[in-house]
Formats: sequence, structure tokens, C-alpha cells
Amino acid sequence: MNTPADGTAEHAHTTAWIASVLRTRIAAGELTPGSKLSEEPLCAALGVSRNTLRQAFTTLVSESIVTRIPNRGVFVASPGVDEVREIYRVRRMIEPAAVLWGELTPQVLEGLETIVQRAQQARDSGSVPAMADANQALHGAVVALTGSASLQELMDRVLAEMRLVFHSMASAPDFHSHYVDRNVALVKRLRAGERQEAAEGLRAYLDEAEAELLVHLGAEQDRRSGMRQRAG
Amino acid sequence: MNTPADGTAEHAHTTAWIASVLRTRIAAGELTPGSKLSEEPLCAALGVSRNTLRQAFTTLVSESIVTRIPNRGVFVASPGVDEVREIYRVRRMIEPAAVLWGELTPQVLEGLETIVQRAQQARDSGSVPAMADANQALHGAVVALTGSASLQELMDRVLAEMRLVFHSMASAPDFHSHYVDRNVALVKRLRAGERQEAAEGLRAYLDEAEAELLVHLGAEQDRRSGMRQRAG
DNA sequence: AATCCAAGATTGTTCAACAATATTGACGAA
DNA sequence: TTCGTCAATATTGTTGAACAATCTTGGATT
Repeated sequence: MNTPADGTAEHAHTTAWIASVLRTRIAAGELTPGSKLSEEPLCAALGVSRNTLRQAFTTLVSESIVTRIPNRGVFVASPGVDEVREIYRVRRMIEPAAVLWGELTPQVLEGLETIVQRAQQARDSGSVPAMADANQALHGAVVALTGSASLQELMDRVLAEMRLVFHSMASAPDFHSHYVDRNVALVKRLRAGERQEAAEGLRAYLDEAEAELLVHLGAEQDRRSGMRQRAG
Repeated sequence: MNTPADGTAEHAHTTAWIASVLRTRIAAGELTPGSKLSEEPLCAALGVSRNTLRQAFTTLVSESIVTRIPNRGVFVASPGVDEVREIYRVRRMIEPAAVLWGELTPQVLEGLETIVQRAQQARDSGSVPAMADANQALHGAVVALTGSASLQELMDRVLAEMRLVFHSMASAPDFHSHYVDRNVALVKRLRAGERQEAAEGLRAYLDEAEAELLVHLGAEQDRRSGMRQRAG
């Protein structure tokens, strides 16, 4: 039956619980982009009924973590070129806006600096995942400058989608190391109160990152179609 | 093979249909903020089962059109002071950002001017609802400058919440007429390519609108609590 | 009037079924 | 072989009834 980890799952929480489990597994790369989430096996595996699983699905669909094709099923989202473009359209708007018009308290500045230091340490120790984490944390913290929960939520969704993009790339190249310095410069400018310059630099940064990511993604798709040709 | 040419695949759409019906009724003010959406009566009225209605609920919850209180039910959202503040936090970020960095084609500019003209006509003919519509259309069109579907979606949600705010005010004062001219000025500056000034003016506009709306809302809440005191 | 408690009502979840659509695999024709 | 056709099968979408957990209501007691 329903075996909640420690009995915390009281009445009225299992749907959210299931959604959270799937969210975590997808974020961890345990469920890879494009893979199908069939209802009956998942119901059996999670110990819930189809109805509650389907309800969890609809929340995940609304978060665009998962894609539902009518009468076909739901699949782990596998963002492609278009989705990456959309991701950067969003980031190019809200991140510089946060830099320009967000509330910059000394506390928050300190938090940003802590994060860039973490990124530098990660680069020094050569840990790509730690660098990716620190990078995402930094840009999330930038959006937090807006003070808006909705924008923060949107950014969280976008960053989750970015993780999916990385998961869908077989070869995860060192995508972050050259951006650590730009993050350092960003925080430096923020500390100096040069918001205009910070915003412009951030926009340039995002343009470059998008371009590089699209190149990697295009190569990935070529590789994949090449394999398909070879196989068929 | 299935021929989706005319057959609208009746099978897989009732959940979305129900969600859309409720969305429309709420937007029209037919279901007022704070009112409870009981499951059984609604199921009977809409002719669907509880399970599908509940699925529609979860999508509406994710759109924050509706609030779910565990074991108590779902209610039409009734935005208060905090929600209004959050609305304007969002608008103060993404609207000026769209003005500063959006893509300004002559086509789009023409669309904006058409909308402000509509607003002016509405003011001349004294139609408050038409003015409100035109105002929302204009600000939606501004966000459309970003080219981002996600931001557009967020803005749509925000504007829907604004409608709920107006619906929750018993006395709907002429909130829009003094802002028509500012919208005219905004479009004028955009046409002149003065984005910086347009963005700053827009931010000032949003500050004022928020302040005025909060005054009205505070008065409304005072009125309501006063009635409660008188009644109890 | 205030508090407590049991009966009723409502929500959260499960189960079993059926309808509609998709997928599969076998079969036959060019 | 290779391609389409078609029936058999599997999966999704929706329904209705049931039960457990929680909230609400009304009255009894003090």
C-alpha cells in the first residue's frame, strides 16, 4: 500500500507528494528527457492510483517539466532548439531587469559574493556539477532581487528546463568554466552600483551563452540523426 | 488512420474544456472572488465527474485563478493588498524590460497605436469597461514585445488577477481615464525610439497606478470590516 | 454565553469499469 | 521484398461508486 517515508503524508498530500517525487527524479536525471511515463507501471511503482498520478501529471505539465500528448501519454520534457531560444528570451528580460531595478541591500550583495566564491572554488577543484549548481544559484539569486515570487518561480522553471537541456546532452562539456569570471565581474559591478553596465554586460553574457549552447545542441542533434541513419 | 481534419477528437479534451469554462465564468465576474466552488454541485451543473472536475481545478490552481485549501475546498481567488503588490512587482520588471529590449517593428508600433486610439475612443464615449479592456490590451501588447510566450503567459495571468481585483471592488471607480494620456505618451516615445525615457515613464506610471489601486483597495477593506462590525 | 461532542457534509483517494484512441503484428497485393 | 490494410491488443480519458480523513453544524451540558 501507500508507504510514506516517515508517515508524514497525511490525508490531502499524496498528489503533491507524487509530483515532488517525479520532479526530483527528473531533476536528478534518473528519468531522462523524452522517456515515457506510463501510467500503470508508475502507479504500481509509486503505490498510488491512476487518478492521483494523473493529477500529479497535470501539475507537472503546468510546470512544463513534462509533456502530455493526448491519447499518447506523458513524457519527460526534452527541450530542443526552440525551447532554448525561449529560455534565453526570458532570461534576457528578467535578469537584466532585476539588475537594473531590483533592491540591492548589502545583505543580498554578500549572498551574491558567497555564491561566486563557491563557483570559483568549484572551478579550482574541477567539479563541473558544483560549478553548474553555483551558476544556477547565482542567476536565481539575481532574479530574487526583484522581490517577486512569481518571477522567482518562472526563473526556477527556466533553470529546471536548463538542467533538462544538459541532461539531454550525452557529452556534458565544460560549459560553465569560462563564465565564472563574467559572474565575478557582474557582482563587482553590482557592488560598485554600476547597474547600467552590469545589465548590459549580463545581456551580452546571455547572448554568448545562448549561442554556445545552441551550437552544442545542434551538434548533439546532428550526432543523434546520424546515429539514426546508421541504425536504419 | 485518424483524420483530425474535422473530427475534434472529442475524447481527450473535457478536462481542458471544464477549465476553460470556469476560467471564462470567473473572468466575466459570474463567479465572484472568494466564492466557493463545491465539487458536487459543479459536477452536476457541468455534467462531468468529480475526478475530471478536480483535474480542472488543479490546472486553475496552477494559474492562481483559484485557491485550494486542503480539506476545505477551492475558492475563486480574491486578491488582496499583498497580491496587488506582487502584481506590480512583476509589471514593474517585465513591462519596462520589454520597452527597453523588445523588438520594435513598425507593424507592432502600428498595433500599439491602434490600441491607444481605441482607448481614447472609449474615454470619449465614457465606456469604462472598454477603457479597461483597451488598457489591458495595451500592456499585454507591450509585454508581447519580448517575443516570449512564457512572459506573455505570466502577464496574462497577472492581468486576469487584475480583473479579479476590480471584480472584488463593489464600487468600480473611474480608475483608467487619467492613464489614457500616459499610454499615449508611452507609445509616442516608443515611436520616437526613446526607449530609456519610455521605460522610466512606464515605471513611474506603474508606481502611481499601484498606489492609487492600493488606496481604493484599503478603502474597500475598511468599508467591508466596518460592515462586519456593524453586522456583528 | 461558552464549551464540548456526536452526527452530517465535504474533500482526498482508491478501485473497477467502459469508451476512445494508439500501437502492434499478421496478412495479402504490387 | 516492401508497402499498405485491417483486426487484435494495449493505453489513455472519463465515469461512478465507495471509503477514509477532515471539516462543519447543531444541540446538549455546564
